[in-house]
Amino acid sequence: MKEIENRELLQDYLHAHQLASVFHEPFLPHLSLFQFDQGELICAQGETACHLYVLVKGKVKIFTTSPEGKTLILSFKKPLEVIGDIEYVRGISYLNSVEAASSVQMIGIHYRWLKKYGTDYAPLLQFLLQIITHKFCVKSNSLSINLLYPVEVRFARYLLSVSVEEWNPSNKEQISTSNLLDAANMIGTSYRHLNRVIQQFCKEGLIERANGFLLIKDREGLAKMASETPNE
Amino acid sequence: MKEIENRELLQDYLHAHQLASVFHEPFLPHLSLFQFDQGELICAQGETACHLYVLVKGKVKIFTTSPEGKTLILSFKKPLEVIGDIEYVRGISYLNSVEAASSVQMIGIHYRWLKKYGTDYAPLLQFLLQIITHKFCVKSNSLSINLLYPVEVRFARYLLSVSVEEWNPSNKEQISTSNLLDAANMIGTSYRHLNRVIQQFCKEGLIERANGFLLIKDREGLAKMASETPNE
DNA sequence: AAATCATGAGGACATATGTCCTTCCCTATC
DNA sequence: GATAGGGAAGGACATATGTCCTCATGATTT
Repeated sequence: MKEIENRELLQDYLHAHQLASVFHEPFLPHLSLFQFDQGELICAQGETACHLYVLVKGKVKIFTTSPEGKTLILSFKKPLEVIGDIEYVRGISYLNSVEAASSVQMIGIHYRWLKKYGTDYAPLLQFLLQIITHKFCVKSNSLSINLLYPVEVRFARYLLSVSVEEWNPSNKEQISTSNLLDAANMIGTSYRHLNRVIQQFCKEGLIERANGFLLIKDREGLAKMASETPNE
Repeated sequence: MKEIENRELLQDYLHAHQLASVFHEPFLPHLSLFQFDQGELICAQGETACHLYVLVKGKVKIFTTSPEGKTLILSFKKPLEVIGDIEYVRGISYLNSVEAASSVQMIGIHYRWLKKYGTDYAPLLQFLLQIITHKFCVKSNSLSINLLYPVEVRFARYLLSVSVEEWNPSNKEQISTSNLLDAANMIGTSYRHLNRVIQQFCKEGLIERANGFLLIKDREGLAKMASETPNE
């Protein structure tokens, strides 16, 4: 982590994400812009939380580790996203670990200033409510899907979501298999089983596997599997 | 549902739960106290949400229904709990259905008054933040546990939680089996499989099954299974 | 009392998923 | 070019879980 001393860039980010009204004048002197390298740990589960971070550039991976050491990836997040919001409101230590999945820039502010200038400042509170309720909806949805549907369906959803995200002119519809372990942890299954499902998808002509990449062949087929009942 | 026209009782509830500062003066004329009978539907998934409810007495069951008609019970809630908070903040229709699991009393207020008198009222916003972040933590925990642990562990946790709740002098440690289907839906498994796990627990001497009730024999054993790795 | 019905428990089998280990291919190093 | 090392893919087997159906039991009706 290093701090980027560039107030203009910081201001640009604030405006780009309509945060100017959320972080009003008293906050400004206490906002910092941080840079994290890919793979760097941004915060660790269980650690005392003291900064609220706003992700403004790059991608982060959010994961939790069970007492036995199993890793469960909860999500990948892109801007605009906030880290440490729940922890701030509840005054608890970090619930999950966050790692930079690419080079990442975040705006950070110490809880002490949030408390001092933000406790009664409605725009900030409203902003937090929006962010947190959104997180809640995503998580709620994720819980229901994981309990109601088999790995097959969950993986179809995963493929659709990452293929849109990774979409760019050079590698249309390609997904690197180097992330398969991540994918498995994300949908709460084992690497082995994920491979089985991939094999099955290949047989059904939904995807193709080629030297380190997955290629989506039948987006509609995946969408159908993802949204409909497993049996039809 | 019927309205209870008793301002004093309403005030009592507000004070009992330290809500007097949350629902300040402009709200008061628009607060109503409602009563729901056991089994009555309080709100239905997908329905347009227009009231915020505060559960002040009784127990409610929160559940979701998948497009295929499968039911997943998300939780049972007791006071103090709020229904329709997320929906209010996001302006969306009800995410889940809520049913009265006992005779229930709730304070209700129409969104229009919340908007009119609450959008900039920090105590209300802070209250919502507290409630919602708490919900988030519970759900987050629940998601992790469901993805990381088998039914065995989840059911042990379920038993411990309901046995504490239902604890009362007459039926110590007894759990009616009439709720087994609910229990199965709650931990995201089938009734059949739950029965298998119950059988296994009986063999291991953790619980006993007798004419319509489950009896907890070895609370420590359950606690151990619930909190430790499945293999030790 | 016989017949019927509702409900809870459990058997049989299929499928989903986890664990461990082997195989294969690529690459770095000598 | 030979060899060792590492990672990815897949085989074999065990376990977890779902679905469908049967059976027993007690309540309700005739």
